[in-house]
Amino acid sequence: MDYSTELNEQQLAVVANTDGALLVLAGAGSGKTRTIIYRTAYLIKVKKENPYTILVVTFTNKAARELKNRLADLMDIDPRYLWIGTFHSVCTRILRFEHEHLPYTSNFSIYDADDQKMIFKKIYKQLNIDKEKFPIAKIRSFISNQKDHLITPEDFFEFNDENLFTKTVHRIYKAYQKYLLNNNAMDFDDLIANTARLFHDKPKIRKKYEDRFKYIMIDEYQDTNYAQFKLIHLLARERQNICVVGDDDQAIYSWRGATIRNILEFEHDYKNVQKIRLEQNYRSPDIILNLANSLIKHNSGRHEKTLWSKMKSETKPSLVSVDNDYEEAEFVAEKLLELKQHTLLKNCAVLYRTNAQSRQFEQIFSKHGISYQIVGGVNFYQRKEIKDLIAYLRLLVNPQDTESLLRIINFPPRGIGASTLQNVVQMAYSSQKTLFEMMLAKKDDPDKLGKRLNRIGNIYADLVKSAREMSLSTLVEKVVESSGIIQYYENSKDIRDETRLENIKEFVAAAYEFGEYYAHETGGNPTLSDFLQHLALQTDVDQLEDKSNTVFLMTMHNAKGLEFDYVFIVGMEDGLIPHARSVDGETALEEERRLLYVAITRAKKNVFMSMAQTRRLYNVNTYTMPSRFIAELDKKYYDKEEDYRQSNIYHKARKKPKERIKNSRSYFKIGQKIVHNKFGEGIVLNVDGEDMDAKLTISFPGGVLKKILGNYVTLKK
DNA sequence: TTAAGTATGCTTTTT
DNA sequence: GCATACTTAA
Repeated sequence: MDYSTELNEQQLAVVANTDGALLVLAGAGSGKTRTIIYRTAYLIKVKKENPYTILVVTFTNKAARELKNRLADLMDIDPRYLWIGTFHSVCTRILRFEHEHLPYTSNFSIYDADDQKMIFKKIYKQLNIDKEKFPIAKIRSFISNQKDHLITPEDFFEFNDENLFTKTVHRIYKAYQKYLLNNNAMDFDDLIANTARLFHDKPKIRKKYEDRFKYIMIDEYQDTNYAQFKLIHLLARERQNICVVGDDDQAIYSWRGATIRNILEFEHDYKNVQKIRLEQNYRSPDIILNLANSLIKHNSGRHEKTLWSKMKSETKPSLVSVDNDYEEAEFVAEKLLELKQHTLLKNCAVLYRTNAQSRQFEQIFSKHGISYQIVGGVNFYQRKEIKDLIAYLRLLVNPQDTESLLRIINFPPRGIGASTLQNVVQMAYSSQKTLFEMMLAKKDDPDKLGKRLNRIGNIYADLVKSAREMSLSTLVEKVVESSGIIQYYENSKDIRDETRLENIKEFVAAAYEFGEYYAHETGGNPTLSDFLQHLALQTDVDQLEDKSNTVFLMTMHNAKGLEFDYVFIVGMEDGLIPHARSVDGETALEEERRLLYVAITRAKKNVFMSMAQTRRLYNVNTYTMPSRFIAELDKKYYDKEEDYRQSNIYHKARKKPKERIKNSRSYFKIGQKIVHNKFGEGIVLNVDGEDMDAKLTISFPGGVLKKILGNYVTLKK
């Protein structure tokens, strides 16, 4: 492998500088991932280092997987012994391994924001705290912030003034940590904080990992928080062999505790730091970079950078103003159909500031038969039916996980309501047993309580046995069956439960897939615990599939690290970008500016920006103002369609939705021919309800009957 | 105890 | 406008 022909001068310098502290300031599209891959390969192939000594931390699991795959394919390196992962996955691995030095067992559960919320509710009730005065979301993020700064309930008041507010927060924090410990569970912040603390408190363990990881590389360093900095510093301060890669212009996670300080102060945190800038962009034509630069230069206190590109473009980015949010979606749809003539839809993405903006696009895209894929939003794994299933599984791995038990003890309904439950909890408490033990012990008692617990107790006694014998996927299938969830949804009359059933099937498929993936990666069979960990740390971006040819819809945050030929940036309005909650204060505003910068720099070929003059908010049409960032964009680098109303698209777009709504009272009739995006042409057999909300029973070719909402089909012309 | 009906509050961004 | 939380009737 000739590195010098594959890399430019600066990239080469990053690859060859393997010793000492190295700060790489890598602009958008400057071949950052590529450089990390070559550096890793260089260490192994040229420096003959054992892969075992290298730690690479990435921002998403997807990035980690990509890195591994490319190392395997291009460089013929077995990635199995490399430690490549996100902070969260690396920490989980360490914590499970070192559990004996912690008050947790190796199979601790990982709780997400949803679980946290439920626990907070319980604690509020228990401690009798007013949620008006102490809003859960606010307190939760306050406590999360403490964890990001490695502040425990014990040393809380060393860092916080003592007043009425902090006293209450402290009580909640203490109770919350106790609850987690009792459930043998950690939240996301704990994964990082506990690892950092472990390294800090147990020098022997730190030494073990310090000796092992001779080379440490951190990607997206601008989005690390204090706990992550500390964790890495503990590992790297002795050897000072660390390479961080980042771009202060792309820091967009300060609200999550990330601090630019880490990248700005890197030269003080480590000795003799070498600094290398990657400024040549290989992704976008110069006009797009100029546009992005004209925006970002309004930020102060940044590392001065001049991103440039050799590529020229014949087309110019554009900004379009339309009447309302539906027409914005129509405009994007129209453009996409045009683009579809010479490019694949999967090379296109629609980026918005808030998830709520996705709906119009979904509707209009289905109408035009444009297939799309939403990344993020309501995560698959956050859906009720999936969370229920996961709770069943978690409990098998971690019987202390009372939170999960409470979730499913009476779902599907088996006669254990609030009052019965209280009895069981009380008895468990007085006999010093976990709720799980109580459930299993009581199930054979002939008294009233025993009878109630009978079903769930039997189910679990059986499942516990199966868990020891069955493979992962068979076990998951068995849980789906014997929990009664399938039967419950099959008997339900609610049309939404059909989707739930499909989701459950998809979940079982995911278990199979994971089994195959795991076998491929490690040569072994996954345990249930492996699967659960995978689920907990998985995000939507990680699952992004480019197999099917669909447009991607996602938030600007989710687009970080990705690239597309054509990028639509929608909702260029004040209140959206910058978001209404981020317009006070220069710091917040600068982060919004960076976010838009990230969005623009995703594009390889062209950028289409759009704004709507009115937008429906909480079901009311509200007038909007153009984003204040538009004034900062240099007019040389984009075309503005001043009066979009005059154009054809506008009139076409305007009529369609109106017509539809007017006639909608009798919109669907029995016998009507319709077209569905996925199933094709069909005939309406029954209509329940009116308008777009009507529940339709439709017969598709091959005698397939489906119940579908009117929203998802169009009339056949 | 549960299902169905009514009230509310909610929208940043996510590992 | 939707999803969740709470209330009421069976």
